[in-house]
Amino acid sequence: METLGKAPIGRPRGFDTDEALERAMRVFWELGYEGAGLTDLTNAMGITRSSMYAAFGNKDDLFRKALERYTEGPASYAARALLEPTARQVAGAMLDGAVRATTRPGCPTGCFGVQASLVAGATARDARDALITWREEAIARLRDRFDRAVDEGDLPADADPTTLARHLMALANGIAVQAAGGTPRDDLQQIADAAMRSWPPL
Amino acid sequence: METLGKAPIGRPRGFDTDEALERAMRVFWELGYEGAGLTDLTNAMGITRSSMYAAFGNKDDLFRKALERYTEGPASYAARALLEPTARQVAGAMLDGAVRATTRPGCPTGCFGVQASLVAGATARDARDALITWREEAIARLRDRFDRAVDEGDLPADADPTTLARHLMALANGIAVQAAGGTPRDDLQQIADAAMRSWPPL
DNA sequence: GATATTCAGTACCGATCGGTACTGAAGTGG
DNA sequence: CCACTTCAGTACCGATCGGTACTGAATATC
Repeated sequence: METLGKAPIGRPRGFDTDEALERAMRVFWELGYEGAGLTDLTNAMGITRSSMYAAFGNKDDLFRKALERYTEGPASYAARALLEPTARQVAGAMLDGAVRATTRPGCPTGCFGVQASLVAGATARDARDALITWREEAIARLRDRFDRAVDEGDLPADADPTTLARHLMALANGIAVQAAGGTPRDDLQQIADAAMRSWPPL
Repeated sequence: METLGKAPIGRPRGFDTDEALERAMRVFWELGYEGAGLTDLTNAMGITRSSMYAAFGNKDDLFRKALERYTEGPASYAARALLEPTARQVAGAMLDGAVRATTRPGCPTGCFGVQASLVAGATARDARDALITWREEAIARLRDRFDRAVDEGDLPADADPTTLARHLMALANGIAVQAAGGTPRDDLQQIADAAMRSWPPL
């Protein structure tokens, strides 16, 4: 809504919503949807429950906002990778990006989109489904990019863009699982480099 | 203890512990450690809480027994794969096994060892660590097998068994993530087949 | 200065969590 | 048949879950 030239009425927020959301994102990333309680979240965000509800909505709303922030922040390498000039460079950027994003210093290890709700009990079903959609949409975008590479002759005409996309995402997700388990970045980079030595798997 | 020729004293159990453990394994596999409450578990097992505690111990104990059952059941393809005569056949058996085990009809999708506790809040930390150990030990066994393959000349002398093992496990874990998201078996098999077309990634 | 709006804090809610105590049931052995 | 052992069922425990109602605080506007 338009507030140009006018201060908003009412008591101003006493915290930085951007910073609070960053903290919430990291809590979900590290503990998962079910592992993160409201106390974990509000302690990390530095606000009270009622402030959290007023600013972000309920736990599920907050989770989705955190996922969006993750997409635009730590996982933004994926959107950028799609802009690489060749399919091979797209693949390399995806894997190198996965290695870096899953082992950022000062951040949780692994990938929010893989681990924050891979399976779920009844109360976290929506969160899990949101992550499934998030991963499937990433695969679809990769597939579309590889479709274009076939059209442009950058990939052979008989290459299967869906399988190439799924294969690449399997590697990226597998890297994320090992990162979540504590595997060091150098070891993960060896996986990415080995995969690239024989890419594309035709 | 020795009870040959003698009936055990005390009231006999009124349920099949083997069947109950099978049911518990599937609940943890589908819902995860944190997503599975005692009510979910006891309803699926068909017994009361006190029977569950008497027969299996607490939730954490039950989880470990379920993981062991998973290792010897649905995930037993991994131990068998190691017995294949060549490294390439080991790799193929691992990936084919992962595709099958993560999409068994009538069973949850995905892999218990990846998804039942990939990340965790404070109360599930031990369960998550148990799964990290389980996955790392699987990688170590693969690495040892590939070490032997190098020694036997089945893999080139300059091949890196650790990277080959991690790369293969990344693919298997990535397949499990996609299976957990609902990807059909045929699509996953395409990933495995594509990976094998350029295996080993030297 | 009063009113209105929005935010922060606290106490509290009903429900569910993992787990246990106690009582009764079902068996064996003497 | 009684004593002992082990199991099953029920009620209950303290703690924590996600969430809210109410009150006071901090602002802007008139």
